[in-house]
Amino acid sequence: MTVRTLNVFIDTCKAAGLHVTYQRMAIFKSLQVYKHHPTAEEIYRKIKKEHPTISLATVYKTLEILAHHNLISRVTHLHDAARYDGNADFHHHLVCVECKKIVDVYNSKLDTLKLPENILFGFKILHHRVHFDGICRQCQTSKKNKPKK
Amino acid sequence: MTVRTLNVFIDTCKAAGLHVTYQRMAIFKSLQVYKHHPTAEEIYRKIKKEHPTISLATVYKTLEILAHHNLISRVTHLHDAARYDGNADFHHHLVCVECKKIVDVYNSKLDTLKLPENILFGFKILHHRVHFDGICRQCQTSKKNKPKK
DNA sequence: GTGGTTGCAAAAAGTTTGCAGGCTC
DNA sequence: GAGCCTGCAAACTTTTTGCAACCAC
Repeated sequence: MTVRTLNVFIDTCKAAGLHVTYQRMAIFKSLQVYKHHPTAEEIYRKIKKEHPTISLATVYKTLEILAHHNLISRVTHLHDAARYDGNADFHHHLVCVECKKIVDVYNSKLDTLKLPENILFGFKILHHRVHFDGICRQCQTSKKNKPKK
Repeated sequence: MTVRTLNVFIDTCKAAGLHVTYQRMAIFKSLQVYKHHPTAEEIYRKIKKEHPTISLATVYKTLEILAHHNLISRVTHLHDAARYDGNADFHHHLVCVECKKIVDVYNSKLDTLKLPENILFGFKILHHRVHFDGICRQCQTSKKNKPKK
């Protein structure tokens, strides 16, 4: 990880009024090193080697905070509970980030996306899905009167 | 739900050697009615009204079986545990369906996808992600000697 | 010093499993 | 009748919460 990356981290924390703690630095750093998108548990086990008193609860809390401030991102969306769809045909999804509503999208242009060979890393692609995040009509209306969070 | 849809369900079950039970029919039917991609819990609560003895465990087991036979689909992938990414910039993902490895993909063509107004349902789109499912190089190699499942 | 943060333990939420009895084929 | 399937309860996994002690500012 570059010094610059770490400085961005520290500056963003300070700007957001977040304390720069050993734990937060360690969690952020470990995510810069890992390339395979680890779980909270994996990060916890890694950090524990150098900092044996860290708690898993702190890792969970910190990951949510860092993601909220856009310092890291969550790969798994809609993660609270598994959701099922009566429609097994291929289609795409529109998800409201406020109320978590999911709407099916059919669009043939989206069905034909292709990746150039050189970024495929030897993967044999089976299919793909496009996931649009947005705010639905109802939530746009009801949000107007609410304070920003 | 059309009669045809139900017949496809029954035929597929029989072809796969699955018993056609009241519970499986009820779960499949409720997914045809629901448009918002429910959780196992929601399906359970709905079915319980007409069939009070059904168990949540059955709903879970059935959903997995139906998805496996492609009668329904799971909207939430990689659902075992939340995964994080040190990279908060927008990018796309390549996921190996065998080993669950996730690889980041950068491709400007994918960044500019747009949906026509008429299928947006009033959503204000914030961003989107493309998720490619495939089989990675390693799993393609190691799979050759394994029996099909 | 103040207030945000951590670590612990307990609880909550979601999901899976083992098994006896029941139902489909 | 054979074997798959269900319902129940218990176990398990992942994540969240409450709170006292602690640490960054």
